[in-house]
Amino acid sequence: MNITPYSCHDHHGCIDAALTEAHRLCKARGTRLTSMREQVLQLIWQSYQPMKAYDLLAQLAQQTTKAIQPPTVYRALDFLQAQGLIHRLASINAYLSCYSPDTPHNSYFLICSQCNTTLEFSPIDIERRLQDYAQSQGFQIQSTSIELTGLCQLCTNSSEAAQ
Amino acid sequence: MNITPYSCHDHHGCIDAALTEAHRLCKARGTRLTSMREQVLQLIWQSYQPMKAYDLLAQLAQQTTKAIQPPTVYRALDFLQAQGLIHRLASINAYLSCYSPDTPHNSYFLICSQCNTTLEFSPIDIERRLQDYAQSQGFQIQSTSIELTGLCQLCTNSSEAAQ
DNA sequence: CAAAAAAACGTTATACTGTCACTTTATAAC
DNA sequence: GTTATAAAGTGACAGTATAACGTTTTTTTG
Repeated sequence: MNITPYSCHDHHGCIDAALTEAHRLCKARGTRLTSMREQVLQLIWQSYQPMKAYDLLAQLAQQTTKAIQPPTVYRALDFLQAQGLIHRLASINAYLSCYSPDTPHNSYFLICSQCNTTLEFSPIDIERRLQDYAQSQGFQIQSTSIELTGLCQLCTNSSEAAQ
Repeated sequence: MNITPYSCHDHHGCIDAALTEAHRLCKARGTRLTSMREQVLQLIWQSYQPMKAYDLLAQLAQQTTKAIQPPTVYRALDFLQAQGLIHRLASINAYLSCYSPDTPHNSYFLICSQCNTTLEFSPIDIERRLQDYAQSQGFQIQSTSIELTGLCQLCTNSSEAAQ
């Protein structure tokens, strides 16, 4: 997919398409994208950036006028992760929507330390090398967390312009 | 360095050497490896595995018979990280001693989900590819967090043997 | 050496992140 | 409809980390 956070596109349509796809996937898998889970997924897609669990909590509380407790959010996040609909960014304790939930994949992330915009990518060649190295050590990879923090192009340019 | 958590060696000597080297490095840099910082570094080396901040807190309290507060530990950890003497594992909120603090490097980790034993490695070729990709996106990397979770060789064997 | 400045540490409180155990409600299967 | 199962509600709490401020220690400078 060539749509990235840096490219202009119809984000409303993008969210709708993502939610439709999520429903389709869950139905095909026999899992349930309930109202609560869909709300959380929608909020994450809308933000267009990694979201924190307690920010989701606050936004959910606004939407429903009743108190939402942490376990509600974490359960939804667990489900969405299990379905591959979102990723968790361990280095910043945040959650990000996935651009290709239909195909299981390990993800790499470029996380801007200034604007938080995060780009997901999946370099096959690096993947294989990591796998090879792990194997050479007799190590069986179960999950990966590969997060590069730094300055994105836009923030680099604006900080140069400010000088 | 070829000493890994999986190879047999004189760990006491290993700790002593690491502490001596840490003192040397800090002296050369004009930074201060104070008693508190050294205690924390020693505890991390001794454990030989990633340690949690609050476990360090508890062990320090035992050593000194007076109450230690969280900021004390986190300050020491911040210093040790800044000096490259330890790494933080974001995916498990733990801290691990570094095997080559004299040379700045990005680290990759194989973290065993069963025994927690963690192996640090630094694959130059993968490093360059990640750098190349980031550059192609106009992204300036500031720090990396690359953590692969799975089963180490020993745990794989013992779980097979159990069947 | 004495005074000033900086660094480190102590202390209290609190914010942020995540989980457990139990109850209630909703859904699915028979 | 009844039963079994899954999901969500609820309250309490465990685990992780920082803010703010004061004190002590070390270093610097005159």
